[in-house]
Amino acid sequence: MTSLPSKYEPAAAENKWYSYWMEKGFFRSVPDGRQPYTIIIPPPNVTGVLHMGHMLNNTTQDVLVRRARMHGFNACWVPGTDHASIATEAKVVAKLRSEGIDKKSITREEFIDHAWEWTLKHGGIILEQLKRLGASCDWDRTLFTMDDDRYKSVIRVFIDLYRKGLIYRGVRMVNWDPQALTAVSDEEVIYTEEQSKLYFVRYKIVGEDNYIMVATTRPETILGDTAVCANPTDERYSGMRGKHVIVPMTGREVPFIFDEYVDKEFGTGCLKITPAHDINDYEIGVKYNLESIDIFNDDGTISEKAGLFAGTDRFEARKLAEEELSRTGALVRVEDYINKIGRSERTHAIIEPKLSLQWFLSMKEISKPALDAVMNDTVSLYPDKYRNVYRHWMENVRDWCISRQLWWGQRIPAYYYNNNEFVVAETEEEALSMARKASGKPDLRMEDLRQDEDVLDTWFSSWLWPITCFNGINDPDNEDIKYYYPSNVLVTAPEILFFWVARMIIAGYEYRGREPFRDVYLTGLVRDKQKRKMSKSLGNSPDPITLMEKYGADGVRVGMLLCSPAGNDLLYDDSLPEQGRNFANKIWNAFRLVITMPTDDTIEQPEASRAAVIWMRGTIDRVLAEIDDSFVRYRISDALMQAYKLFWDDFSGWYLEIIKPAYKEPMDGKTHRETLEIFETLMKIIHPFMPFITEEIWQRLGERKDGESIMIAQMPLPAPYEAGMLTRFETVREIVTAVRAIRKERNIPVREPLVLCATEGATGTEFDRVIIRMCNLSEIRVVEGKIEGAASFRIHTHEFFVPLTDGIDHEEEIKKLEEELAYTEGFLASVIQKLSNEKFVANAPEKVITLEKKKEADARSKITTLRESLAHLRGRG
RNA sequence: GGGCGAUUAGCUCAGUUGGUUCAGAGCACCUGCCUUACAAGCAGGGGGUCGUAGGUUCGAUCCCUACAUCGCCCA
Repeated sequence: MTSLPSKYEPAAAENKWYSYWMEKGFFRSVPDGRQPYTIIIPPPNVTGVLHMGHMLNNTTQDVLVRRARMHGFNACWVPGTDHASIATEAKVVAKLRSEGIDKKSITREEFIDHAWEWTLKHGGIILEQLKRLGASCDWDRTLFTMDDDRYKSVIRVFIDLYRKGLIYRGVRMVNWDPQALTAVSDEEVIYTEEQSKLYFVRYKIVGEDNYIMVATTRPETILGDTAVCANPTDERYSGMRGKHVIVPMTGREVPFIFDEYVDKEFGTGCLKITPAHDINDYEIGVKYNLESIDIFNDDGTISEKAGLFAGTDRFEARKLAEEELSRTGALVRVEDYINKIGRSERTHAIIEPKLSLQWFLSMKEISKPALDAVMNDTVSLYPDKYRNVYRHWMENVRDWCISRQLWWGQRIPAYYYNNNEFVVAETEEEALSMARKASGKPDLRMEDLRQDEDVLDTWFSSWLWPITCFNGINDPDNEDIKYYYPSNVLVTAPEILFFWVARMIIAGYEYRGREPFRDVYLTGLVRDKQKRKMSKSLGNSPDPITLMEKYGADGVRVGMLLCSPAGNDLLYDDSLPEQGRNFANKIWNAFRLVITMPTDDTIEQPEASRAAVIWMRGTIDRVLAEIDDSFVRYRISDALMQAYKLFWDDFSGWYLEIIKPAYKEPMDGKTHRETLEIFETLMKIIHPFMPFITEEIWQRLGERKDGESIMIAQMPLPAPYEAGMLTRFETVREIVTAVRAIRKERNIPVREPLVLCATEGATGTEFDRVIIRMCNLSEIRVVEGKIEGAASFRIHTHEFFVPLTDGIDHEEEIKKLEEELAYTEGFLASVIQKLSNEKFVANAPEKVITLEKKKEADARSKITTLRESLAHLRGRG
């Protein structure tokens, strides 16, 4: 065998094997007679590049898919991206601006061309990066939310819902992003505490010389005030009933009203009402039939209707208002104040509540099956603590604003004619004929129709993703959708539980009559060591590609998974992929030992090796069952840790050390063959976590034909194992550890053989030769009574002695025994106390009492042994 | 303000109907080793009154109540 480097070098193996897998079509899935295992990727945003969150999320999916594939399922992982209308449009607008082109100066069609150009150039980057990670997606199925089939599906669904009466157009207070010039959903607004000011402004009471005082953070909106309101129980304002006040700056006369909504404690207890610019004020406005004056233009400047400051920006207007109020004596004082400000997730602009005509999906009825599905576990959430959160949201679900004032996205298929009457249709032709019919004007022409300018929310495409990825809207009975739907598991972040996961479940029931996936595994967020969310602006996110170059893809995968129990945030640190890299190296070196080992078929298998093989196989079966259990519960980090310890501790630390022949001696052929077999089994177990190194080694473990691969090999299934044998080995471990400790304490080199003396029954198992091998003993001697000049230790009820040539330090030994005795006596006392408690004996289950009695007996026996030894030593002393 | 969840070793977390010597794992730390697979390693070791105060129980990390602190969601 050629010499192998002592450090594993991942780069070459990763390229080689990924190309091999692609070339052999191992990722490809088509329906067949096997059971499917389907995962639909949460489509990353086309504007994005791979970040740590993607790494965690996609590693998790790949582990699940690879494992399923090895278990004989027809595994299909469908990749794709979403078009991210706001983010992409912002990127394209910025790019055009850098080229001196104003969006307003080009047509919608030209803009869409630019957007496609941008998408084709940048949109595939993130998927290419996933390949570096080892993602075993069926790339032939790669999708995009704006490609033809997906576009058509979205339009069809819109029309269908509209015709079912679930989509309506209405005036609503929306979250307006004055920079992106679009409404954004509640979920896309991020509220944070910011420093601002509280302005105390006095309003003159009509017909009196008195004033009432109002506190506001937004003095510019005074221009839109149409009432002032106090709590009806607030005695300070009881005299205001039926009166009117004069709005400063505008001189407008408005009513003073009363409503429970007003918080008596806040400010002066007196609230100005601006129905057009505050959601709560809006509701009060509706309730009391107040006028609504929209003082802002779409871009956040003051409109003509305000009467003052027209054309100035809203923040500039605030300063002007402050000056004006101050000048007229209406401004009484200004205080520093911290309040929650909503900003657009995409543009960071401060959100302006705005009355606007939007399209809505009525959620109440359509969401019912989706709530039930999670409550009755048709769809299981992992971790299940999210069920409560889900229920709370679904029970208070609000209508979904699905229109966006953008160009990049599926254009709303509503066609207006006459005076804002409209029809909803899939094509212009259909729209025209419908409009002719509806208007009673058979001569209506295409030019008389005007399609709605707005597009649909990106989530309105992604909520159909599990269905549209198999073209299940356009072609509901095709083979793929029938075979792959519903998918097995969705792996995503808890932050999009509502605006994506819940909506997919809703769409699943509406369009397929059943759930889109059985399990939802919610990963945590990747944060930095200081618990800050990783973000571009903080610059605290490492570049995943650099990381993979440094630690290897396998190393990074292990690092991501090790510290990420479901639903818990992962605090990223370089030590994580480092641990992964170290593990890869450990595997590599164990492989080196095994593969470069000279063998000799004429040697008989040593007894220790024979026992070790049996023990190792049993251990593998035990751990396989544990790993299975971890996967069933989506405890993926636990499953990885179990595999990690199986390889590192059991296999490398114990098994290999037992079977390793003496220096320069060859290994017997049988053990070698069995070890290669065991190694192969271990590689299969580890493969889903570390696909590259396991393939590299698997290919070298035996003669492989072209087209063979570990990734399509059969995953070993747990077999029954002899628990008693594993327990006996645990005792062996304890004995070996104890002898090692004696060697270390007395500086006895490993080369120097020792004798282990034990009482009848303490040893004498199939593992005696293992003890001899691991402790370098010349023999295990069965003795009765104490041994002179020997170090001793006790395991369970047995006492062991290691005779030492230069004797022992009596004082030391006595001290040790005394400590052990004190501890055991203390323990015995607590057991006796328990057993002498009548209530305990009366109430505790039989099993527990038997156990306590055994503890008592064992402790007594141990104490006897210790006392005898002490007496013996003292007698000598 | 309303709801949900958490608090266990220096860090990140397990602890499955309350009962094995139950207080654990990984990492980090300390000590000794370059022992020919691996120093990206090996052999040992220290470290927690399980957030606080009560209660239920023969028995509480686990169940109940209050409080404290933190996180998330909603208003």
